[in-house]
Amino acid sequence: MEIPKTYEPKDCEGRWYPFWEERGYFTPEINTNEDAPVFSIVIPPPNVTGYLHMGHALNHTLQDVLARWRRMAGDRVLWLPGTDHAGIATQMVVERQLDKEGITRHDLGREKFVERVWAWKEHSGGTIQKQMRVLGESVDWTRERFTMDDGLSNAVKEVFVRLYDEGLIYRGEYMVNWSPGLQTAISDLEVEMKSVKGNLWHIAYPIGKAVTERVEGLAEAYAAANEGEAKTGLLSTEAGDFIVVATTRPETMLGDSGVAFNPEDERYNSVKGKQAILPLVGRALPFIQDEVVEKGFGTGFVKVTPAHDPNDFAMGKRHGLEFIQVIGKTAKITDAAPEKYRGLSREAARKQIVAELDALGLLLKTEDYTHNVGHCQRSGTVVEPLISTQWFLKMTELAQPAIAAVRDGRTKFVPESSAKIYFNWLENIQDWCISRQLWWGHSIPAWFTPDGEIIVARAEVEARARLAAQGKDDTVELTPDTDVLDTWFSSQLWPFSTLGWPKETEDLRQFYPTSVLVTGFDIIFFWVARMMIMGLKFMGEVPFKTVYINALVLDPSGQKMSKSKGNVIDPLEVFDKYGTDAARFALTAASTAGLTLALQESKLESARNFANKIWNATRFVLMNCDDILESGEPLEWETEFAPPELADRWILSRLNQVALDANDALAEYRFHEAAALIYQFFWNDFCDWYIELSKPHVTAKEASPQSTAVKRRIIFILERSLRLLHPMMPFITEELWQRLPHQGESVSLAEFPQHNAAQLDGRAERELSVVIEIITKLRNLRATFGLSPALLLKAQIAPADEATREVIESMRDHIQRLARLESLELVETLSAKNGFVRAVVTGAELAVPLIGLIDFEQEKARLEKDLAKKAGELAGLEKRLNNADFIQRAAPDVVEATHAQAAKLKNQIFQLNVMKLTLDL
RNA sequence: AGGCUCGUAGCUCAGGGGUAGAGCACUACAUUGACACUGUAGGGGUCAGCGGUUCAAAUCCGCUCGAGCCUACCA
Repeated sequence: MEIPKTYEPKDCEGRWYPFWEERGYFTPEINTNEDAPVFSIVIPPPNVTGYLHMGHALNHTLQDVLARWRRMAGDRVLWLPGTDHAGIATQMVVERQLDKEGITRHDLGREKFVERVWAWKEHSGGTIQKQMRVLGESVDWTRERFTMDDGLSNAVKEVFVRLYDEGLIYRGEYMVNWSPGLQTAISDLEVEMKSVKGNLWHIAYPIGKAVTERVEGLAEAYAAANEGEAKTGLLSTEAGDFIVVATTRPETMLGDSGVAFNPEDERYNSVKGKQAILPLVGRALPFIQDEVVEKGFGTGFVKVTPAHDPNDFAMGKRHGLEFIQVIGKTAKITDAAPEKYRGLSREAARKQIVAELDALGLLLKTEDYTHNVGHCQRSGTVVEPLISTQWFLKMTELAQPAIAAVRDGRTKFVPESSAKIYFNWLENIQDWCISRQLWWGHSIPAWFTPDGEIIVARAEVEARARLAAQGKDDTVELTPDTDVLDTWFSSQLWPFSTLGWPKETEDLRQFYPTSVLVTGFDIIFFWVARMMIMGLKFMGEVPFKTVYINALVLDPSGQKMSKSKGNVIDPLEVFDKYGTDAARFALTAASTAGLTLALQESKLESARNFANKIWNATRFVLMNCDDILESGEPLEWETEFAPPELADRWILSRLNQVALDANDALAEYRFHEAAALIYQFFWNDFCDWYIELSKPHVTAKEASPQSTAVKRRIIFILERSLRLLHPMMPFITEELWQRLPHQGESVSLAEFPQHNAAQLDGRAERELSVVIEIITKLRNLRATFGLSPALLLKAQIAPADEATREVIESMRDHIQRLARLESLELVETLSAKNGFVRAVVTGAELAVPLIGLIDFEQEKARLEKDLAKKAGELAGLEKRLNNADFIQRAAPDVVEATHAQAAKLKNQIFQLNVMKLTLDL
């Protein structure tokens, strides 16, 4: 059988996904064993507007590795796919479309607009699903969900109503983060703090009487009063008394309704009971005292704007100040401000106010000041804190069980340290503003009566029933609430809403709680914590037993990928260039415990080379084993490896060790370790040694019972290797596995190799390592002296004991061939003749007659170097052994091992010295 | 301002109480019958610095310096 010399991913990647999907391999029902353990994962639903980025590629690859591994290991596996309706993001996509058509959503009206979004979703929303198939993801498409589908919408209503009935959801007027760009309230998590260079303006407010014309000399007086250590915000001048406040947002002064200072700030006792007069407006402001104000910052006086600052809002509540909203929802000055400012933007008002204060002599100082300003994550506009009527979810009480569940280990974070992020947030949690003034999303299940009473219910019918139950008129007109819910309100139900909740479905019974959640650290607050809360609240059980936090993918230079930096790598281009399997393997192999993962070309190249190695190792077998392939019968080790030779016992032992270690590594989410183990086994053990040792028989022109046996064994090991590789590299392994003798219809369903203790063979591993060491040493000598590979050498070996002699004897042909020897003589002691180059390996000494072939000075130098290295090691060991404390306190086995190591080194040093002497003979 | 994480070979990173590993890069040699996306051999690190615990520290603890990330209502 002939196959191409180089692996071409495109030739086979396309064909296998439909094969798997059509045969239903990815549904849990493919596993008919009723006693099979269940393994379930719900995918973090990508935004329906989304396309696959590198973060997904990593996140999805790891989930697929787990799903395929557990499926092959015999579990009933469900990996449930789906997408999120992504309220704001999706609404914006469709609004941009409308914008191109020259209309706005308001032109369409709400109903038509929502229809339009659905239409968009149907036609353009499936990008990510297609890309998931390219990646080979073994998700169960028959159970795909969307956060706005009927089932999930019911779950949302159910949860809302129950939480409301329990008093955990409330509606009220509070200060929220208002996005003027999106025209909606947003949650704290959607606010992005950015460092902005601005100014801190120091402004004088007169006490008692208004300022109507320019006051001279205030700035100088302020500067003079604050020379050196002394600081004060109280100025007494001929023009009267002034206090000084500092602000980064002078435009908000239009809404000031008080001035605050710390109760312990004795500098300002004199102003108690007086009033400041707000410049430009003329409003009288009471002085209040509040702990929040720091004595040491600025002047110690703070202007209080209860309607436009969260702190001031709280102070306003505490002290009964007036709430004057001077900035509106479009970020323009409202009618509550003096007429001349009305309609100005925040920015224009700021400019004008600063200028006017300056003209009045009240602007005392302008400092450069860098501070953090909240920006709307989606629209980028500066968030305006506004008082608005919104729906909120009380979090503190709900958070407690979620904290407890991780503390007591019902849910485990991997890596463990990421739980700190989780605790930190939950322990300082604030109520969550869940309403949004958008059109795309889950409607809030609430209705208003003509009297303005709110009825929360699953449907209008129920709302009327609730009215009737309260003995009220249930025939009144009911107006539905027009707000929608924050997207995360539905996402937080994902682990159970997707399985059918609130119905008690079979899926829910079988797959909840899920086995593991694989996600990024950036949504621990947004999503993970909230799912924990809701899972515990409504299912009474954690939603997942493990949370695996995958790394953040960085660009090759270690920078965070971002559109603005232009360093975003498109995973599809990577799959295209290196092959999907190679990209998947590279990502898996790079998934260490670290928080970040820099995706470098060299890793991808290395993985591509690995795919090619797999291809060619199989190619070698296919090219030489037609006779065996024709029969097509599957191979079992019990029959094939009886009796095994040393190389067979060795490779079986290695295979089993790798199976053991790889299963352990995957069970503990040490992906890189599993990948490295399998890589090394396949390349180093199988290709470099086992195939090389088998070659003479495999390539023998004449078939013989022995060559048949060797070929069958090599095919067996190869077939098991492909199974080990399959979870990480599904396409190439399926392609090749199908060409080998096998049982079953797909490697996807073949058993993942488990270790068999009977095949772990430490003796075989030790014995073959002696052979490997001898061959390597002989090659080393050849390289050191620059001897051509064409030159066949004669060698003597003096084994240290009988057992080693037998091993070497049994492997004599292999050693001769792989070390390119003309003859190999096994002796008791090496000939102490001039012209022999000698070397030591574990368990044997070697000598090669090289007279006339090499420079003996060079050989001496080589021996000196070897001696020096070994002497250094010995010195270290002896220092330890001469230390009485070490002998007394160190573990006995460590002491013993140290003695043994020292003895071995002494012996080797002795031998090396003999060698040096022989050179001089 | 607090918190977290990380400083190990030229690069990217594993490891982790008993004097160090991988991939890539590098050097030499080989070569077209599995594979140049190859083979063979090799060079390269006082594990950031300083102190402490210990018989023993790259590994545990503290401090310093450097890098990154997260949280936060300093006007």
